[in-house]
Amino acid sequence: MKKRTFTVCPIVYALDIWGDPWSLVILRDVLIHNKRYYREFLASRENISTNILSARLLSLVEAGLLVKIEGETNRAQTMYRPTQKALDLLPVVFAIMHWGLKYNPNTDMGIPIMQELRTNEKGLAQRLLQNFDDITSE
Amino acid sequence: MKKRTFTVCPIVYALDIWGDPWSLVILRDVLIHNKRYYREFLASRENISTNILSARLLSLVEAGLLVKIEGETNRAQTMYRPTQKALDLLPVVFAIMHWGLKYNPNTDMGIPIMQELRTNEKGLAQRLLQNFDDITSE
DNA sequence: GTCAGTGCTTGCATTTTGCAAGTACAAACT
DNA sequence: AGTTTGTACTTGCAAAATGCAAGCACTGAC
Repeated sequence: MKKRTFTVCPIVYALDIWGDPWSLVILRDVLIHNKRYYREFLASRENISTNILSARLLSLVEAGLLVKIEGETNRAQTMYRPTQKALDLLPVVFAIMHWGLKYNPNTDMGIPIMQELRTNEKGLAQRLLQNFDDITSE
Repeated sequence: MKKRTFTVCPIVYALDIWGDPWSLVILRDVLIHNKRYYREFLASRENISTNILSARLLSLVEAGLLVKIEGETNRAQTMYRPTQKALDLLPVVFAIMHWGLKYNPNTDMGIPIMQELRTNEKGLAQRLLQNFDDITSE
Protein backbone atom coordinates (compact mmCIF):
# COMPACT_ATOMS: atom_id res chain seq x y z
CA MET A 1 0.00 0.00 0.00
CA LYS A 2 1.49 3.31 -0.89
CA LYS A 3 1.41 5.60 2.08
CA ARG A 4 -1.45 8.03 2.16
CA THR A 5 -0.74 11.11 4.16
CA PHE A 6 -4.44 11.76 4.01
CA THR A 7 -6.81 9.04 4.96
CA VAL A 8 -10.11 9.58 6.68
CA CYS A 9 -10.09 6.07 8.15
CA PRO A 10 -8.40 5.56 11.51
CA ILE A 11 -7.58 1.97 10.65
CA VAL A 12 -5.80 2.85 7.43
CA TYR A 13 -3.95 5.59 9.27
CA ALA A 14 -2.74 3.03 11.77
CA LEU A 15 -1.81 0.49 9.09
CA ASP A 16 0.20 3.08 7.21
CA ILE A 17 2.35 3.56 10.29
CA TRP A 18 2.81 0.07 11.68
CA GLY A 19 0.88 -2.20 9.31
CA ASP A 20 3.92 -3.92 7.90
CA PRO A 21 4.91 -7.33 9.23
CA TRP A 22 7.77 -6.11 11.42
CA SER A 23 6.91 -2.86 13.16
CA LEU A 24 4.57 -4.48 15.63
CA VAL A 25 7.18 -7.05 16.55
CA ILE A 26 9.54 -4.23 17.47
CA LEU A 27 6.80 -2.41 19.37
CA ARG A 28 5.97 -5.62 21.21
CA ASP A 29 9.59 -5.85 22.29
CA VAL A 30 9.59 -2.25 23.43
CA LEU A 31 6.27 -2.27 25.24
CA ILE A 32 6.11 -5.77 26.63
CA HIS A 33 9.70 -6.83 27.00
CA ASN A 34 11.14 -3.42 27.72
CA LYS A 35 13.83 -3.72 25.10
CA ARG A 36 15.67 -0.63 24.01
CA TYR A 37 18.91 -1.53 22.22
CA TYR A 38 19.42 -2.51 18.58
CA ARG A 39 21.13 -5.69 19.73
CA GLU A 40 18.14 -6.61 21.88
CA PHE A 41 15.71 -6.32 18.95
CA LEU A 42 18.05 -8.41 16.81
CA ALA A 43 18.06 -11.11 19.46
CA SER A 44 14.31 -11.77 19.20
CA ARG A 45 13.16 -15.19 18.16
CA GLU A 46 11.85 -13.83 14.89
CA ASN A 47 15.31 -13.21 13.45
CA ILE A 48 14.71 -9.86 11.88
CA SER A 49 17.53 -8.95 9.53
CA THR A 50 19.69 -5.96 10.21
CA ASN A 51 18.70 -3.85 7.23
CA ILE A 52 15.01 -4.26 7.94
CA LEU A 53 15.49 -3.54 11.61
CA SER A 54 17.26 -0.27 10.97
CA ALA A 55 14.70 0.71 8.31
CA ARG A 56 11.79 0.00 10.67
CA LEU A 57 13.41 1.79 13.59
CA LEU A 58 13.89 4.83 11.38
CA SER A 59 10.30 4.82 10.15
CA LEU A 60 8.95 4.40 13.66
CA VAL A 61 11.04 7.34 14.79
CA GLU A 62 9.75 9.37 11.85
CA ALA A 63 6.19 8.39 12.69
CA GLY A 64 6.67 9.64 16.23
CA LEU A 65 6.36 6.26 17.95
CA LEU A 66 9.95 5.90 19.06
CA VAL A 67 12.65 8.32 20.09
CA LYS A 68 16.28 7.61 19.34
CA ILE A 69 18.59 8.56 22.17
CA GLU A 70 22.20 8.51 21.10
CA GLY A 71 25.07 7.89 23.48
CA GLU A 72 27.74 10.51 24.03
CA THR A 73 30.77 8.57 22.89
CA ASN A 74 29.59 5.07 22.17
CA ARG A 75 27.05 3.91 19.61
CA ALA A 76 26.38 0.90 21.77
CA GLN A 77 24.62 3.22 24.15
CA THR A 78 22.06 4.29 21.57
CA MET A 79 18.56 3.56 22.83
CA TYR A 80 15.11 3.52 21.31
CA ARG A 81 12.30 4.46 23.66
CA PRO A 82 8.55 4.76 23.08
CA THR A 83 6.59 7.98 22.97
CA GLN A 84 3.12 8.36 24.43
CA LYS A 85 1.82 7.57 20.95
CA ALA A 86 3.46 4.16 21.19
CA LEU A 87 2.34 3.60 24.76
CA ASP A 88 -1.22 4.15 23.58
CA LEU A 89 -0.79 1.08 21.40
CA LEU A 90 -0.72 -1.16 24.45
CA PRO A 91 -4.47 -1.88 24.25
CA VAL A 92 -4.02 -2.82 20.60
CA VAL A 93 -1.17 -5.15 21.46
CA PHE A 94 -3.21 -6.69 24.24
CA ALA A 95 -6.21 -7.22 21.98
CA ILE A 96 -4.04 -8.93 19.41
CA MET A 97 -2.49 -11.12 22.08
CA HIS A 98 -5.91 -12.20 23.31
CA TRP A 99 -6.85 -13.20 19.80
CA GLY A 100 -3.57 -14.99 19.19
CA LEU A 101 -3.87 -16.78 22.50
CA LYS A 102 -7.26 -18.10 21.50
CA TYR A 103 -6.26 -19.35 18.07
CA ASN A 104 -2.54 -20.12 18.10
CA PRO A 105 -2.16 -23.63 19.49
CA ASN A 106 1.60 -23.17 19.69
CA THR A 107 1.58 -20.18 22.00
CA ASP A 108 4.25 -20.54 24.64
CA MET A 109 2.39 -20.05 27.87
CA GLY A 110 5.76 -19.97 29.57
CA ILE A 111 6.34 -16.44 28.28
CA PRO A 112 5.96 -14.51 31.54
CA ILE A 113 3.16 -12.23 30.53
CA MET A 114 0.77 -14.73 28.99
CA GLN A 115 -0.90 -16.01 32.13
CA GLU A 116 -1.22 -12.55 33.57
CA LEU A 117 -2.82 -11.17 30.43
CA ARG A 118 -5.78 -13.41 31.07
CA THR A 119 -6.04 -13.13 34.80
CA ASN A 120 -5.05 -9.54 35.48
CA GLU A 121 -4.80 -7.44 32.36
CA LYS A 122 -5.20 -4.12 34.13
CA GLY A 123 -2.50 -4.85 36.65
CA LEU A 124 -0.22 -6.01 33.86
CA ALA A 125 -0.79 -2.81 31.93
CA GLN A 126 -0.03 -0.70 34.97
CA ARG A 127 3.15 -2.59 35.70
CA LEU A 128 4.40 -2.39 32.14
CA LEU A 129 3.68 1.32 31.95
CA GLN A 130 5.79 1.87 35.04
CA ASN A 131 8.80 1.14 32.85
CA PHE A 132 8.02 4.43 31.12
CA ASP A 133 7.23 6.70 34.01
CA ASP A 134 9.66 9.26 32.69
CA ILE A 135 7.67 9.47 29.44
CA THR A 136 4.17 9.57 30.87
CA SER A 137 4.99 12.17 33.49
CA GLU A 138 6.28 14.70 30.99
CA MET B 1 8.15 -11.88 6.86
CA LYS B 2 8.08 -15.41 5.60
CA LYS B 3 5.21 -17.29 7.14
CA ARG B 4 6.05 -19.39 10.13
CA THR B 5 3.68 -22.22 10.71
CA PHE B 6 5.18 -22.48 14.14
CA THR B 7 5.50 -19.42 16.27
CA VAL B 8 5.15 -19.38 20.00
CA CYS B 9 4.16 -15.71 20.02
CA PRO B 10 0.47 -14.88 19.67
CA ILE B 11 1.29 -11.55 18.04
CA VAL B 12 3.47 -13.07 15.34
CA TYR B 13 0.79 -15.68 14.76
CA ALA B 14 -1.71 -12.90 14.18
CA LEU B 15 0.62 -10.90 11.97
CA ASP B 16 1.29 -13.93 9.80
CA ILE B 17 -2.41 -14.14 9.06
CA TRP B 18 -3.52 -10.56 8.62
CA GLY B 19 -0.36 -8.49 9.15
CA ASP B 20 -0.07 -7.31 5.57
CA PRO B 21 -1.33 -3.87 4.65
CA TRP B 22 -4.60 -5.01 3.04
CA SER B 23 -6.18 -7.86 4.98
CA LEU B 24 -7.35 -5.66 7.81
CA VAL B 25 -8.96 -3.25 5.37
CA ILE B 26 -11.01 -6.12 4.00
CA LEU B 27 -11.85 -7.35 7.49
CA ARG B 28 -12.88 -3.83 8.46
CA ASP B 29 -15.28 -3.81 5.53
CA VAL B 30 -16.67 -7.18 6.48
CA LEU B 31 -17.03 -6.57 10.20
CA ILE B 32 -17.87 -2.90 10.35
CA HIS B 33 -19.53 -2.14 7.06
CA ASN B 34 -21.10 -5.53 6.52
CA LYS B 35 -19.72 -5.90 3.03
CA ARG B 36 -19.78 -9.27 1.38
CA TYR B 37 -19.32 -8.96 -2.37
CA TYR B 38 -16.11 -8.59 -4.37
CA ARG B 39 -17.51 -5.46 -5.97
CA GLU B 40 -18.18 -3.95 -2.55
CA PHE B 41 -14.59 -4.45 -1.42
CA LEU B 42 -13.35 -2.95 -4.66
CA ALA B 43 -15.49 0.12 -4.08
CA SER B 44 -13.71 1.08 -0.85
CA ARG B 45 -11.95 4.39 -0.70
CA GLU B 46 -8.58 2.70 -0.53
CA ASN B 47 -8.68 1.53 -4.16
CA ILE B 48 -7.36 -1.94 -3.70
CA SER B 49 -6.44 -3.48 -7.03
CA THR B 50 -8.23 -6.53 -8.30
CA ASN B 51 -5.34 -8.97 -8.21
CA ILE B 52 -4.47 -8.07 -4.64
CA LEU B 53 -8.08 -8.28 -3.56
CA SER B 54 -8.50 -11.76 -4.90
CA ALA B 55 -5.17 -12.86 -3.43
CA ARG B 56 -6.12 -11.52 0.01
CA LEU B 57 -9.61 -13.00 -0.09
CA LEU B 58 -8.08 -16.36 -0.92
CA SER B 59 -5.54 -16.19 1.88
CA LEU B 60 -8.18 -15.11 4.39
CA VAL B 61 -10.33 -18.05 3.36
CA GLU B 62 -7.34 -20.37 3.71
CA ALA B 63 -6.60 -18.92 7.14
CA GLY B 64 -10.16 -19.66 8.22
CA LEU B 65 -11.26 -16.06 8.66
CA LEU B 66 -13.65 -15.89 5.73
CA VAL B 67 -15.91 -18.35 4.00
CA LYS B 68 -16.59 -18.13 0.30
CA ILE B 69 -20.19 -18.87 -0.60
CA GLU B 70 -20.63 -19.33 -4.30
CA GLY B 71 -23.89 -18.62 -6.10
CA GLU B 72 -25.70 -21.39 -7.91
CA THR B 73 -25.71 -19.95 -11.40
CA ASN B 74 -24.24 -16.49 -11.11
CA ARG B 75 -20.78 -15.50 -9.95
CA ALA B 76 -22.18 -12.13 -8.97
CA GLN B 77 -23.87 -13.88 -6.10
CA THR B 78 -20.59 -15.08 -4.61
CA MET B 79 -20.26 -13.84 -1.06
CA TYR B 80 -17.50 -13.70 1.52
CA ARG B 81 -18.63 -13.99 5.11
CA PRO B 82 -16.66 -14.01 8.35
CA THR B 83 -16.12 -17.01 10.59
CA GLN B 84 -16.11 -16.83 14.37
CA LYS B 85 -12.34 -16.44 14.13
CA ALA B 86 -12.87 -13.21 12.22
CA LEU B 87 -15.64 -12.02 14.50
CA ASP B 88 -13.22 -12.38 17.39
CA LEU B 89 -11.10 -9.74 15.73
CA LEU B 90 -13.67 -7.08 16.47
CA PRO B 91 -11.95 -6.04 19.72
CA VAL B 92 -8.70 -5.70 17.80
CA VAL B 93 -10.37 -3.56 15.16
CA PHE B 94 -11.97 -1.42 17.85
CA ALA B 95 -8.67 -0.95 19.65
CA ILE B 96 -7.00 0.13 16.44
CA MET B 97 -9.84 2.53 15.70
CA HIS B 98 -9.52 4.11 19.12
CA TRP B 99 -5.85 4.68 18.52
CA GLY B 100 -6.39 6.01 15.02
CA LEU B 101 -9.12 8.30 16.26
CA LYS B 102 -6.75 9.77 18.78
CA TYR B 103 -3.88 10.40 16.41
CA ASN B 104 -5.27 10.80 12.89
CA PRO B 105 -6.35 14.41 12.54
CA ASN B 106 -8.06 13.62 9.24
CA THR B 107 -10.45 11.02 10.58
CA ASP B 108 -13.87 11.51 9.08
CA MET B 109 -16.15 11.71 12.06
CA GLY B 110 -19.05 11.55 9.63
CA ILE B 111 -18.44 7.84 9.16
CA PRO B 112 -21.46 6.47 11.02
CA ILE B 113 -19.68 4.33 13.55
CA MET B 114 -17.08 6.81 14.77
CA GLN B 115 -19.16 8.70 17.30
CA GLU B 116 -20.70 5.55 18.64
CA LEU B 117 -17.35 3.87 19.14
CA ARG B 118 -16.55 6.48 21.75
CA THR B 119 -19.90 6.78 23.43
CA ASN B 120 -21.25 3.26 23.31
CA GLU B 121 -18.71 0.69 22.24
CA LYS B 122 -20.51 -2.27 23.78
CA GLY B 123 -23.79 -1.43 22.12
CA LEU B 124 -22.01 -0.94 18.83
CA ALA B 125 -20.34 -4.33 19.10
CA GLN B 126 -23.62 -6.02 19.85
CA ARG B 127 -25.35 -4.35 16.93
CA LEU B 128 -22.59 -5.23 14.49
CA LEU B 129 -22.53 -8.83 15.62
CA GLN B 130 -26.24 -9.12 14.93
CA ASN B 131 -25.32 -9.03 11.25
CA PHE B 132 -23.78 -12.43 11.80
CA ASP B 133 -26.34 -14.16 13.96
CA ASP B 134 -26.33 -17.13 11.60
CA ILE B 135 -22.61 -17.62 12.26
CA THR B 136 -22.53 -17.15 15.99
CA SER B 137 -25.52 -19.40 16.62
CA GLU B 138 -24.00 -22.41 14.90
C1' DG C 1 -27.76 -10.10 -30.32
C1' DT C 2 -25.32 -6.68 -28.41
C1' DC C 3 -23.84 -4.55 -24.24
C1' DA C 4 -22.82 -3.48 -19.56
C1' DG C 5 -21.72 -5.54 -15.08
C1' DT C 6 -19.16 -8.83 -12.40
C1' DG C 7 -15.44 -11.79 -10.69
C1' DC C 8 -11.76 -12.82 -11.60
C1' DT C 9 -6.53 -13.76 -14.22
C1' DT C 10 -2.34 -12.23 -16.64
C1' DG C 11 1.74 -9.32 -17.69
C1' DC C 12 4.93 -6.37 -16.33
C1' DA C 13 7.26 -2.40 -13.88
C1' DT C 14 8.20 -0.88 -9.23
C1' DT C 15 8.84 -1.55 -4.46
C1' DT C 16 9.78 -4.23 -0.39
C1' DT C 17 11.90 -8.07 1.81
C1' DG C 18 15.57 -11.61 2.97
C1' DC C 19 20.09 -12.95 3.26
C1' DA C 20 25.02 -12.41 3.26
C1' DA C 21 28.73 -9.62 3.53
C1' DG C 22 31.19 -5.57 4.66
C1' DT C 23 32.36 -1.12 7.30
C1' DA C 24 33.35 2.02 11.12
C1' DC C 25 34.13 2.73 15.70
C1' DA C 26 34.79 1.86 20.85
C1' DA C 27 36.11 -0.99 24.52
C1' DA C 28 38.51 -5.11 26.13
C1' DC C 29 42.24 -8.23 26.01
C1' DT C 30 47.48 -9.65 25.22
C1' DA D 1 50.71 -0.81 21.07
C1' DG D 2 48.19 -4.02 18.43
C1' DT D 3 44.82 -7.28 17.81
C1' DT D 4 40.40 -9.10 18.75
C1' DT D 5 35.49 -8.64 20.04
C1' DG D 6 31.15 -6.42 20.13
C1' DT D 7 27.96 -3.18 18.27
C1' DA D 8 25.35 -0.39 14.96
C1' DC D 9 24.76 0.02 11.16
C1' DT D 10 25.17 0.05 5.26
C1' DT D 11 25.52 -2.20 0.75
C1' DG D 12 24.51 -5.56 -2.97
C1' DC D 13 21.65 -8.50 -4.97
C1' DA D 14 18.04 -12.19 -5.60
C1' DA D 15 13.29 -13.19 -4.52
C1' DA D 16 8.76 -11.93 -3.32
C1' DA D 17 4.91 -8.69 -2.92
C1' DT D 18 2.52 -4.73 -4.75
C1' DG D 19 0.39 -1.42 -8.27
C1' DC D 20 -1.50 -0.66 -12.54
C1' DA D 21 -3.56 -1.75 -16.88
C1' DA D 22 -5.52 -4.92 -19.73
C1' DG D 23 -7.98 -9.03 -20.86
C1' DC D 24 -11.37 -12.97 -20.28
C1' DA D 25 -15.51 -15.74 -19.30
C1' DC D 26 -19.95 -15.55 -17.89
C1' DT D 27 -24.75 -13.58 -16.78
C1' DG D 28 -28.62 -10.77 -17.05
C1' DA D 29 -30.65 -6.65 -19.15
C1' DC D 30 -31.96 -4.04 -23.27
